[in-house]
Amino acid sequence: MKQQITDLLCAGLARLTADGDWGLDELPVPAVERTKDQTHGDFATNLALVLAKPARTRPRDLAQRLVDVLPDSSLIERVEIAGPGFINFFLAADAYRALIPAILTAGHHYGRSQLGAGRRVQVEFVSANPTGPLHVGHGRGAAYGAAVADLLAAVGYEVHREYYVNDAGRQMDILATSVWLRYLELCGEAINFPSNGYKGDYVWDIAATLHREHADAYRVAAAQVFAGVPPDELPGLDGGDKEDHIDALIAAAKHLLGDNRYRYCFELGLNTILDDIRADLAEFGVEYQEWYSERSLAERGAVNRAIERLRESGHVYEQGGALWFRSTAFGDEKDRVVVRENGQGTYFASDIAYHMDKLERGFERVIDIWGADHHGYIPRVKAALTALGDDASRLDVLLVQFAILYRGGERAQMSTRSGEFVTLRELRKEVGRDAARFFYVMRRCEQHMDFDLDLAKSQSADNPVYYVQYAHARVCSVLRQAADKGIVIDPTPGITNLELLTQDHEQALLRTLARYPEVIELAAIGHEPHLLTTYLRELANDLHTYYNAHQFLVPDANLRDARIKLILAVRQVVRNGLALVGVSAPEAM
RNA sequence: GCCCUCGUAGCUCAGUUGGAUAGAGCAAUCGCCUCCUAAGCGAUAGGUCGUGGGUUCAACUCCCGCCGAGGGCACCA
Repeated sequence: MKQQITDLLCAGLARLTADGDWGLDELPVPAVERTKDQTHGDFATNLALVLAKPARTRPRDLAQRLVDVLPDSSLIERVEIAGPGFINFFLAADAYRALIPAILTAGHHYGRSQLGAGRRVQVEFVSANPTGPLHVGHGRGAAYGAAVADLLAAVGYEVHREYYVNDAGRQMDILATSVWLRYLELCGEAINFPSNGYKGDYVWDIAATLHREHADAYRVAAAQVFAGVPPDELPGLDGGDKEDHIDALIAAAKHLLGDNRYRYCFELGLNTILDDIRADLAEFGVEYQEWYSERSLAERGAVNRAIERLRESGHVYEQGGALWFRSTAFGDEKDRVVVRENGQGTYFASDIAYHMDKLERGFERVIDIWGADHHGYIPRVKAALTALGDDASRLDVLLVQFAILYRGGERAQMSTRSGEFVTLRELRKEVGRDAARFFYVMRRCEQHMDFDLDLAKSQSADNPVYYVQYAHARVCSVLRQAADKGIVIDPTPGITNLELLTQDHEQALLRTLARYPEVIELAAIGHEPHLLTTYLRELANDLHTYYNAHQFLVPDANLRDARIKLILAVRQVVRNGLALVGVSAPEAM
């Protein structure tokens, strides 16, 4: 609809240009918008206001000239000039009614488009370190990332969803060592567990598996493990350095276990946790096309290749035994180390290689969804891509702010290390998948979010998830009632009888239904799924209002048929919209 | 100190990228089931859009300065 009006305006502009006395070199694409107020019609354009100055005329005069030459269209009932020079379009009622058969015919395709034209987009999200279960902060990234990906797919992009698995590096060594130490405790060794180790119960579980499968085969006397290890940092006391302590323990584990047995602890920890994360996300309705291993990057030589490319283009230098990337040349605030003094590549080096690899895989756009605490990381990654000669603007980084959980007015703590966190799994168990998915995307991603557990759980009108789902169930319920009364519903999409839909509530509903494809497009292109949840609430409200004002199963068969067709269309759109945010559409509640 | 994000009704948040009289939901008050699910609907009330300037036909929206909240500034990941 919006496009058709834009086309009409373009045609009008062309005619004015043909008439001469215009004084404009190029014609703008008219901005057509939905009106906020129904008294201003359905669509409006500010075209005359924008053009008045360059055309050296008064806005209202220009608007009148434009309206005079506008081509006729069955879509439009009338056109009005209002205010300082807005042109308001009032759509013909039939144009709206025609929407019903269009929606019913399109079914789950209604709202989808080919805007993306099959262009390939990668969306990388969650990518939490496999050092523990996902917590509620990851949950927001998961729900948001999945919704962004699904929205992009809905408007015709070919979307590749990816999880970057940080299966290399020090954090993983800390996990492996934590598992081993817990195992030693199970063997009966007296261990002072390091303050920097992973203390969650899941580490005990993994250690128990190790103990069950290998009995004492990995056992080493505690005294031997801690021999020569610098003291740990102790709360309240002036002990040693906790980082030095854990690093020495990692070295001891590698040395005392030897390569094979250490590797086994490492892999056991990694695989157990990764399996848990995969299952967790799958149960959350989040699927990936690829789980991309950080370790595989180094094994394939991608990291070295990236560093070589930087070296060849003269963007790295050595200092203090380390290799530095001159990111300041590309707007970063300081240069960054890529190879440490000890010869190990940094996490950043892997990330350069990873992003290089993403672009090499031919994605037209690459979207990273990160926690807001990583925002300082954006300039250096973009700097690296630019230095490699790639187009850094192909990368979009979307930052997701933290979700703060409230239960009974109290803040819930979360920290992977302490073990006192609320996991995504616990959240799903408590409020259910539907509420969690919906709540997570109700807010703009850069908005700090208060996640009210009590509200998400409540099965009441306060809860927006139930409100929207109820609209769907309500339509289903009406159909069940019809069946009980022996009313046969005409299976065709129906273009007859629709002229009987003359009520204000019906017009309002049609108007909202017509907006759906526009909402999907805006939400997809702007990466703003909250526009969709807001829309769904409005649509549900229109349906509930209509339900309260008018009986659907009326004796007049023609009117009844028309009304049923309308609510079937509403049901279809609610279903389509909920699917895009990963929420079910129940038949009954 | 520098950088990023945010500041809109008592609370939680929208605001279609600069448009017309700033909107929802909770909470408050008052109504609506002999009727397709009251998990619903209607009405009332609630605002100096943090603040001070600037840009223009037009600013919640863009620019600058303050104030406040959160986060980031590693040879960690």
